[in-house]
Amino acid sequence: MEVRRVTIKDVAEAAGVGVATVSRVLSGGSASPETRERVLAVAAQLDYRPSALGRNLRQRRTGGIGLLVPDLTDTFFGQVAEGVLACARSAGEPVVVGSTGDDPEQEAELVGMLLEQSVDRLVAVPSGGAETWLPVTRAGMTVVFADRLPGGPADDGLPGSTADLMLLDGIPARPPARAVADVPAVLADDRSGIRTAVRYLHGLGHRRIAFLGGPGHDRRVAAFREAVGAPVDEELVVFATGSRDSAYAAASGLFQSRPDLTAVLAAGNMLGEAAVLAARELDLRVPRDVSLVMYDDVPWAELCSPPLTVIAQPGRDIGYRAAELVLRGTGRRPRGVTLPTELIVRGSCGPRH
Amino acid sequence: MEVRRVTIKDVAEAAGVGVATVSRVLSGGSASPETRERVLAVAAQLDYRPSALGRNLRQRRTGGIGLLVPDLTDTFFGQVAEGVLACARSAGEPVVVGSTGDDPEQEAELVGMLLEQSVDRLVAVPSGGAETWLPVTRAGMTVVFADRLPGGPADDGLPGSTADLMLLDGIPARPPARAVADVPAVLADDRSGIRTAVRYLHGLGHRRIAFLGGPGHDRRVAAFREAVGAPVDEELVVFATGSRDSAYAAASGLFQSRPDLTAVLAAGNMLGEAAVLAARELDLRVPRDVSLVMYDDVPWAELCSPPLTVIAQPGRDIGYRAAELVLRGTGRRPRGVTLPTELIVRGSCGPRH
DNA sequence: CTGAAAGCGCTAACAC
DNA sequence: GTGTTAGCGCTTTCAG
Repeated sequence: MEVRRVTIKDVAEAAGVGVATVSRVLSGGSASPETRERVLAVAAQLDYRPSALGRNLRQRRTGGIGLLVPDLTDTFFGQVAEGVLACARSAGEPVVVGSTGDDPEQEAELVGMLLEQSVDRLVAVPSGGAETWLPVTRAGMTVVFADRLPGGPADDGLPGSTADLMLLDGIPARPPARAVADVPAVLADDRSGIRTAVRYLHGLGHRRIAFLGGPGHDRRVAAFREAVGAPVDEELVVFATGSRDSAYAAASGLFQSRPDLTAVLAAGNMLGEAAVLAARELDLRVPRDVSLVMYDDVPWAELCSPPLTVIAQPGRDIGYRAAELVLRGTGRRPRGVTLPTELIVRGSCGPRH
Repeated sequence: MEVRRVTIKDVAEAAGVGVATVSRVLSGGSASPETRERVLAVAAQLDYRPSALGRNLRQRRTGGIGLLVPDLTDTFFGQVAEGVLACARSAGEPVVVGSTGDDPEQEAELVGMLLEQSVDRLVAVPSGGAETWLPVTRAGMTVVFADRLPGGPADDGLPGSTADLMLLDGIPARPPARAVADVPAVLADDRSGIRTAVRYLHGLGHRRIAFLGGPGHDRRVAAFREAVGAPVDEELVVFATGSRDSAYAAASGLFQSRPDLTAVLAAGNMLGEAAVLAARELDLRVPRDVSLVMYDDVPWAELCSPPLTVIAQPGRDIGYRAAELVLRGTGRRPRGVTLPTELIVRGSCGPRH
C-alpha cells in the first residue's frame, strides 16, 4: 500500500548521472544543456518530487510558516488566514495553522509544536502576553504579529501611567519587554477607526457611549478612551472573554445595568453579534433605542436589519502583509505596518433620543 | 541570531550517555531507572525538543495531516477547520492548511505541495472530480473527504441514468472511479435535511420552490429532486460558482426570471446570504413574498430579520470525525460516517401567498 | 541495559 | 561539468 517514494537516487540512476547533478539541475545550477534536458525528462517521467524533509534537514532550514489565530470560526480571522495562505502559496511555502482559542496556554503549546516541526517563521494573532512571547523570540523564531499586540503581563486593561511607554500610532502599547516590542506587527489603524466612530456618534448627539471589548482589544479601549476624552464612565467599558456566551453575557449585562446608555461600540464582530442579540432580547430597538457600531466589516453586517454601521479593517490584507514580512525575514527595520480602517455608515446608528 | 538547536547529541553528551539511549528514554524504551532519570533531567534542563524533521525522515513517515477547504472566509468551513484542528491537537499532530478557492487547479497544486512535505494524510472538502483525486489516492495518500464528495468528471450537474450508480445515503453519488469511491467521507445527511426542508415548505403550501446551489452541491440537488418528486422545473434549479458575486448574480437572476417562485432553498450559507441580499434589492419581503431556507446554521442566521430558518449541519463535528478517521489510518472499512442534520425553524418561511 | 553505526533524502564541498 | 562524499537529527538493528 505504502508506495515507496521516488527519490533523487532513482532519478540519478535512471538518467545515468550522479545525485549531485540531479540536485543541481533541479535547483537551477550549472549543467550541460544535454544533461539538464535528460534529467528533467526523467524526473518528469518518474513524477519525482524532491522531499522537503530531506532538504530542510540538510539545510537546517525551516519548512513553511506557522499561523496562529484565536478562532477560525470568527470571520475576521478567517479573512486574515486567507491572506496569509494566499501569500504563502505564491511563495510556495506550506502553512501550519493552529487555533488558540484565545488561550495563552494553548498558544504556548502550539508554539512548542511548531518549534518541533522546525517551523521558525510565524504569523500570530497573539493571545498571551510578553511572558509567552519573549521566550519565543529568544528561541530564534521570526515572528510577526497580526491584528493585535501581546498585552502586558498584568493585563488589567487599565494602563497606569501612559507617559513613558512606547507609542505605536500614538496609542500606549505597553511594550512589556524589549525583545517583544521589537517584533514587527501588521495592525489596522485602530486609533483612527475608533476616533472616527466616536466622533460620528458624538455628532449624532450621543454622550453615554459604551465600549464592548474582548481579548486583545487593549489598543482599541485605549483609543476609545482617548477619543472620548475626559474621564470615561468606567461602567460603560466592559470586557468579555473569547467565547460567544461570554460576549452575550457582557452585552446583556451592559444594557441592563446602564439603561441610560445610548450607543455602543463593539470592538469585534463577535461582540457586535452579541450586542444585536442582547438588544433584541431586551426589546431595545436599533437604532431608535440604542445605536451600534461594530468593528469588522463581515459580510453579514449588511444582512442585519438595520444593516450594521461598521469600522472596516482589511483582514485579508493584514494577513497577506504579515506573511510577506515574515517571509522576507523582516530584515532590520522591524517596525511593522499600519493599514487604514474605514467607517462604513449603514443603518444601525441614529440620533440620540 | 539563529540559535543552534539543541540536538539529541547535545543531550547525550551532557548526560554522559549515547544518543541511542537518549532516543530510547524519550520514546519510552527500556533503560535503567537511574539513566532514565538523568537523561530526562538533562533534556528538560536543556529544553530539548526532538526534531520532527529528523524523526520523520528516518521513519519515512509523514509529519502531520493536511487540510484542504474551499474558503476559510466561509463560516461553515471555518467550523470544519476548527474540528480538524481540535482533533489533530489532541493527537499532537500539526495541520498544514490550504485554501482551494473551489478551484480544482489550485487544489491539485496544493496536494502536490503536501506531497512534497511528506504529508500523506489529508482531510479535504474536494473541489475537483475524480481526475484530481484518483492520482492522489494512487500516490498512496490516505484521504478522507469532508462535507462533500468529488463530482463526476463531466460535472454537468445533471446525472443521466441514476440506475446503476453506487448509492450513498440513497443518493446517486456517481462514483467516477473505484479508488475514489472507496475514499471514506464524513458527510451530513443531506438527503434527510433537504427532504425535511422541502416537506416543511410543502406543508406551508409552497409548490414552486427554487434550488440555489454552488460548487459541490451535487448531492444536495439530487436530494432536492428526489424530495420534490415529479419532474422538477429546471428553471428553478440554478447554480453559482464559488464567489459571493456569482452567488448574488444567481440569486438575483432567479428572482427576476421567475417572479412566480414562492420559496427558495439555498444550499449553502453564502448562497443564503446572496438570496437575502438579492431579495431585499428587489423589494421582495421575506417571508411574505418569498420563503427562504438556508443550509448551514451560521451564527448570523439568527441576526437576520427575520431570523433565518436553516438546515443545520454540525461543521465542527464533521471536521473532527474526518480527522479522527484519517488519523486512525482508516483501517479497512473505508465507508465513512454520516452525521444528522436538523431543520431549525425561525422566521424566514411563511405560508404561500 | 547500553553504545556504535547505518542510513532516511537531500545539498554543498570538494575532487576529478 | 559531474561524481563522490559527508553529514543534517533522528531511530533502530546489532553487538557488547
